[in-house]
Amino acid sequence: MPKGNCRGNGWWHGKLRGCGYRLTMGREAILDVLSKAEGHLSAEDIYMKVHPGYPHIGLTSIYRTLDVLSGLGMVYKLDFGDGRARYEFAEGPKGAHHHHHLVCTGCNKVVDYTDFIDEEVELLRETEKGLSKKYGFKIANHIIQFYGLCEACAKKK
Amino acid sequence: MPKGNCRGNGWWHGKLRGCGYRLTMGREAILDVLSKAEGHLSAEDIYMKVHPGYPHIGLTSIYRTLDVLSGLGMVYKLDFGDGRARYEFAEGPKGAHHHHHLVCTGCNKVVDYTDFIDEEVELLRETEKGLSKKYGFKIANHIIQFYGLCEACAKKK
DNA sequence: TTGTTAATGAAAATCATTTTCAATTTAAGG
DNA sequence: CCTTAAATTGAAAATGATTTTCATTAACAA
Ligand SMILES: [Mn+2]
Ligand SMILES: [Mn+2]
Ligand SMILES: [Zn+2]
Ligand SMILES: [Zn+2]
Repeated sequence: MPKGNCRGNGWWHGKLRGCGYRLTMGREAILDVLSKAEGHLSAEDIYMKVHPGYPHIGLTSIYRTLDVLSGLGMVYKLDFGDGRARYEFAEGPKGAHHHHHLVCTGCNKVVDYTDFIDEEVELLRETEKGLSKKYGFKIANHIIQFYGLCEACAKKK
Repeated sequence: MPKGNCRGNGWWHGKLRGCGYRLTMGREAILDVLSKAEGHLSAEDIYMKVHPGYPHIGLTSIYRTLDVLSGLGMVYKLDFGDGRARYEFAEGPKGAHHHHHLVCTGCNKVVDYTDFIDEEVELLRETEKGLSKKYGFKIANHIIQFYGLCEACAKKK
């Protein structure tokens, strides 16, 4: 173990530095939480997960870091209609398991689904190409979300 | 012309009343603006369009009405990432021209597109059916948005 | 016309996110 | 390791969209 608990073994070290950003303790802590967390975290969720280990990192920095990371495409910023932004890690070079979302407008439950993704993605790729040409956009990204009621909420009438 | 300038010739009269809502001047004014407006209006945009004709209608009521209308599926509430919700009329029984969105993350320009819509919609319908069965959701709605840079913003580097 | 109750406006409250600014930290170079 | 310039940060204050409160008004069933 060279140089003790040296930071910077994560693959994102290079990504950040490569884009001219400094690698700080706060950014690492946030990336660490995001990369491990399952669901869709709000800025405050992340703050609360980071806080125990790094009590001096403020919510402001969480927001700032999330901006940087989503600017770099390392995290996705999502809106499920509950008044706060949600973030999810854009999986690294290893396991690329692209997915879309199914949102319950009753209880705000969100399901990640990967079924049908292949067909969807193929169509999207073509659509993207067509739109790029027709409207002159350089497309970087897309969102597909289905809205409805989960079983429980549908029952409640 | 029976009964003078009687309100309530719009097709939405029935829709609102049928769902137990009262038909008020404010609601009509808002529906009127939404049905005629092109783009994607924020609550305040709508307020400003309604104001000249109905100066007593407050922003609060705009928000309240928009909630009702989107609850009924008569308008869509959209998020293009600029910090305020945007609303667009969900076209009535007549011209159903479903569309999706292309959003510039540089200048927030939004393009409605209908190209490819048919293929997309068909795939979505199947996906919807599959998801409904697998996850027990009663799906009411979907969103597809592409994000990228418009020509102008891409040039600005 | 009348009574019930939903709907409304104005003002205050909320609350997620942003801005400000002085202090700290990073990382490049000696 | 030491120095230095610039990026980054935390704390507190500001912002701004949306919501809540509450007394008043308007819609509409009877
Ligand atoms: Mn997800
Ligand atoms: Mn549109
Ligand atoms: Zn639900
Ligand atoms: Zn643009």
